[in-house]
Amino acid sequence: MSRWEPDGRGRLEQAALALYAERGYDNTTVAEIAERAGVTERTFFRHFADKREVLFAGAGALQELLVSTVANAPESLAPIDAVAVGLEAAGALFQEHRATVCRRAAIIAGTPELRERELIKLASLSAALAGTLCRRGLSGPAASLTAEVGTAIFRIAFERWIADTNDREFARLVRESLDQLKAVTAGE
Amino acid sequence: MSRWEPDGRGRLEQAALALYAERGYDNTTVAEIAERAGVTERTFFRHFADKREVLFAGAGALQELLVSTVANAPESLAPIDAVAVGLEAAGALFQEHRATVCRRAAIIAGTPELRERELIKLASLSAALAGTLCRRGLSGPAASLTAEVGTAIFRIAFERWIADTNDREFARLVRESLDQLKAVTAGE
DNA sequence: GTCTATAGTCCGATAGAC
DNA sequence: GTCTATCGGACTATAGAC
Repeated sequence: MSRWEPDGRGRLEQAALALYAERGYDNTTVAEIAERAGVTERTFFRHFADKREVLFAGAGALQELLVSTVANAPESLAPIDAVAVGLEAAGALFQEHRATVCRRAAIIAGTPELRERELIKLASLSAALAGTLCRRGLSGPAASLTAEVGTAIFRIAFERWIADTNDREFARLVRESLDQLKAVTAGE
Repeated sequence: MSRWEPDGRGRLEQAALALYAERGYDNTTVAEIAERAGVTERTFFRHFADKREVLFAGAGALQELLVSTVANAPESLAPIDAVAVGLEAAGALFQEHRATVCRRAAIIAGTPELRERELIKLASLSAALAGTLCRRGLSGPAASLTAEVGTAIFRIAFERWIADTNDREFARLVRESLDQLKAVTAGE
C-alpha cells in the first residue's frame, strides 16, 4: 500500500481529456486538472512539460512503432511502400480505441494551440522516418521527401478515418490515399 | 506631425527580429521589444496576437500570392504543376531579401515554439491551396493530397534554398524537388 | 512546496485623422 | 462626429526557479 493512489500520470491524462471535452481547453486550468486527478499542480508539470503535452502522451509509442516497422520491412519494398506498411501498423494502435481517439481529435481540431502541437509531433515523426529511410539506403533529399509524403498520407487517412461513419479500416484508407497520391503525381 | 512616430508595427517587427537574434527568443520579453520600438507593451499586443506572431507578419501576403497564382494558372496544367508554378511565384517574394529571410529562419529553427507556429502557417497554406484546387475542379481528397504534397515540396525546397551556398534560384529547387517526388512515388 | 517572472486579457481614457 | 492608434494599469494562469 503506497502513500498515493497509483498511476497519477494516467489519472491526469484522463482528467485532462474529460475537462477539455466538458468545458473546452481554454476554460480549463491546470489546477482543475490536478485537483480532479487528486494531485497537486506541481505534479502535473513534473509529468508533462506543459498544458498541451498531456494530450500527446501516446505519440512516442506511435513513432517508435512506425519507425521500427519501416526499418524491418522487406528490402524488396519500394521506400514509399515500406512507409505505407509502417502507417498501417501505426494505425492499429488506435483502431481499437476509436471513441477516445475521436474525442481527442475533436478537442484538438477546435483549438489552434493544440493543432500546433499536433503538427510538430507529425514533423518529428517525419524526421524520424527520414532517418530510417536513409538507413535503408535512400539519399537524403529523397528520404525527406518520402517521409513528408508519408506523413501527408497519414494525416489525410486519419482525417478520413475520423470522419468515416462506415468504420472502414485505417489500413484501407492509407492504401486508398497512397493510390490517389500516385495518380496525382504521375503527370507529365 | 502626429503624436507618435509612424509605422509602429514595422518598428516592432524589426525590434523583435533583432532582439530574438541577439539574445534568443526565450531571453527576450515583449516589454523589451516594445521599448526598443518606442511603444508600450500594450501596443505590441494590439498589432500581434502573441509573441510569436510578430515573426510571421508576411505570411498572409505569401499565401495570397500562392493562391492567386494557382487560381490563374492555365487550365491545361496538371494540378501538381499548377501548384509548382504558384510555389515558384511565392519564392520570388523572399528571393531578394535573402539575408533577412535567413536570419529569421535561423531563429525559428532554433526555437520549438516558433517551429510550431511555422507549421500551422504551412497548414493554413495547404488548406487554402486545397480550396483553390477544388475550385479548379479537383475532387476533395485529391485536392487535399495535392496541396499537402505541394507544401511538402515548398518546405524542402525552402530548406535547401536556405542551406545552399551557391545561391541557386528558389524556383529551380522547387522543380528539382518536384522531379524527385515524381520519381519517388512512381514505384510499382 | 512556495515564489516569481512574464504572457496575454480586459477595462477605460486620450488624442489625432478624416 | 466617427474611426483608428495609442497609453495606463490591474488582473489571471502558465511555467520555471529556488
